[in-house]
Amino acid sequence: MPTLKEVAKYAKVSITTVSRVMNEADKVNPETRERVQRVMRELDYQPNRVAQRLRTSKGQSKLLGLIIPDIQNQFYSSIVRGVEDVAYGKDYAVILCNSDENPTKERFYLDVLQSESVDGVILPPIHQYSKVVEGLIESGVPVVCVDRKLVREAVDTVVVNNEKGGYLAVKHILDFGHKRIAILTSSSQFSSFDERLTGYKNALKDHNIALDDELIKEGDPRSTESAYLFTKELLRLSNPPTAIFATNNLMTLGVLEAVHEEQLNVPDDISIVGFDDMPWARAISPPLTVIKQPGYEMGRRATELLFQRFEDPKREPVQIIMEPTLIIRKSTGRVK
Amino acid sequence: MPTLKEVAKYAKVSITTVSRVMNEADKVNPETRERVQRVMRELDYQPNRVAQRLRTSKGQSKLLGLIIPDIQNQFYSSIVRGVEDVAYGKDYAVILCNSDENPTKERFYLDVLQSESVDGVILPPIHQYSKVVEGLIESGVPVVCVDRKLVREAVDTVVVNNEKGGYLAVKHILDFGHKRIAILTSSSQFSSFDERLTGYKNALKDHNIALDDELIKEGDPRSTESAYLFTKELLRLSNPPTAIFATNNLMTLGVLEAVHEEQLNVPDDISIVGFDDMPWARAISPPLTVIKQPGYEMGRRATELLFQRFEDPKREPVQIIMEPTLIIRKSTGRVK
DNA sequence: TGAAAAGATGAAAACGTTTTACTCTCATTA
DNA sequence: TAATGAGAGTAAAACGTTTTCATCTTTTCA
Repeated sequence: MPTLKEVAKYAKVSITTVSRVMNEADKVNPETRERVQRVMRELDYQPNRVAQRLRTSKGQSKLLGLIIPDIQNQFYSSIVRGVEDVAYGKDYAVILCNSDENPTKERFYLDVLQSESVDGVILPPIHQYSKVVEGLIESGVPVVCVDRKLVREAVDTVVVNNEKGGYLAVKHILDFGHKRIAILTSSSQFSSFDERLTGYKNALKDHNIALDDELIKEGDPRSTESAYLFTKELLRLSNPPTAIFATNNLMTLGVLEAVHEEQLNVPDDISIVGFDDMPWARAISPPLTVIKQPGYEMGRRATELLFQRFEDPKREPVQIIMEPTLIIRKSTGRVK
Repeated sequence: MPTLKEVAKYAKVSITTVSRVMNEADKVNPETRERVQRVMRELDYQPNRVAQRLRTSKGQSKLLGLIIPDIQNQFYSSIVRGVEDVAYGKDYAVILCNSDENPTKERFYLDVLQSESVDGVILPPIHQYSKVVEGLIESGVPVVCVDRKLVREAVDTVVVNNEKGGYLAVKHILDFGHKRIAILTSSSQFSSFDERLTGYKNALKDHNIALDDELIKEGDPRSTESAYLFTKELLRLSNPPTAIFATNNLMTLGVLEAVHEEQLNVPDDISIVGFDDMPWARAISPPLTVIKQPGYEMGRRATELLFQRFEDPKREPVQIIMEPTLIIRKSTGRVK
């Protein structure tokens, strides 16, 4: 690959001048500029980003770091796509990392990203208190949290109103007259699932329905497996639920599989509400009623927040709370 | 962040010695080594990868480039995950790029990757003849093609036997006695779709069924939309198909949606075979019969090929052809 | 007309590593 | 005893940029 030096040689100027032509900073004589640009074109010169990065310590790497739990979860694919699209618009590339909710991996990738001197990092933090993430922020790397919050409030954050999402889902079912509504949620420390559960509880309370611990199942949101098993369990109850609320898309799949295996009719025998509006939700039969989170949009907004921070590092951190929407299709109905 | 220089200062040695301690190349006096390592730990020293990269031109960046059409296509998510997992195992990070099948974007990202001096690149090439990709290879960057081939044979490649996949799918339907089988495939230049279509044609020929152009629809494999429209069209035919073969997962979704909208019963009114075994395929009702491609495994193998090439740049390029498998579920059945 | 300002350019330092070439000390060998 | 070699370390160059500082022209205007 040609270097600045070669361009300079052919254009018969110093490398400083070539550099100036690129960065438009100071003025360069139009003729010289023209000549240099021609040579650059002829040699198909591409600046070496590594060298650029080494020299300009902050904010010029044109690289973003993105750490997500698992790209195979379509909700995160949407976020990734949103991030990538706005990054591309600004000539940025993205380093993608899958943490598997494993703090060791998160740590590893955070170190890599820092040592790659990325301009900024976007991530749903694994823990609400995260030493590593805090450390990153302290050391001056712009960070945006997406999907999940940090306890510390001084970080740009994009989340959806999960509580409302949970509430909307459950209220919708309640309106059909259901009394026994099960929820499949995560056992872990993630703010998002906690809040969805809170929404569930609030909706029940508002309808004067007592909580039944039997109907609250906390499983692993990373696979369909545990939801499948819990659903089977729920259906075997002496007084089984007439509706199930699954709090993410993988869990929804588990519920669906179990319900079909039991030959239950949806929604006549059981109503189902999912979380996340995946492409398959409208294609299946019956089409699935879901709470939609705007994943793609969240990725976009998070990245925009990051770019805004590059421009104005002193800006007050903001929290963007996006609205979930209830998309009513055919998987919910009157209790029989 | 602490630098080599600081470590050297505290350990009272030259930076050369510190560098040696890190890279174990030459021997360092055990006592000195111990002292240096202690200081490194105390300062929480992380080598600056950018500087490392700049200095050691080839094969030390610990970065891989991965360009895929669209991360929102779950087949590609699987590949990405496979790549990431083996990369992580070798302390590599991955720069992920979405090309949208757009040569301009592909070009942009390829430039970025090269100028980031990644150690290698994995991609399904957009065109079978690709100047840009060829150029990259010529310039010495290890490249592995995955999912799609380049015409040039001297590249490591991991693909599935698409022709066989197509054949398997159609033969399965034929065995149920179907005569009118539609195929939804891509209009474009991708080797994979071409081959699936060839498989379709061969299966029909082997069963002495004439091709009917009416039943071959070439649409956009990047969205569900065109498949949906084509399916509607097919169903309105005076002599409509009794089975549909959709050649990727997005198209399958389009078919499903249209079929349900028309209130058709699967498989009694119409049989459906999809391509790609997505998590939702087994969860829906009826569970979907599909041709499974081992996406995750393909990602893994491709990455392993890349690492092998790092070790032995002279190695003969290999083509790995993976076997597709027919997974029979309930969306296919006897023609009524 | 001459001093100052502006315009155009270049030399060299710096970023944080790795690597080459060198120095110094001490033990071994002929 | 002198020559050789091994062991342990260092100084400095190099990677390809950006940036600081300096230099040389040319223009401006009192």
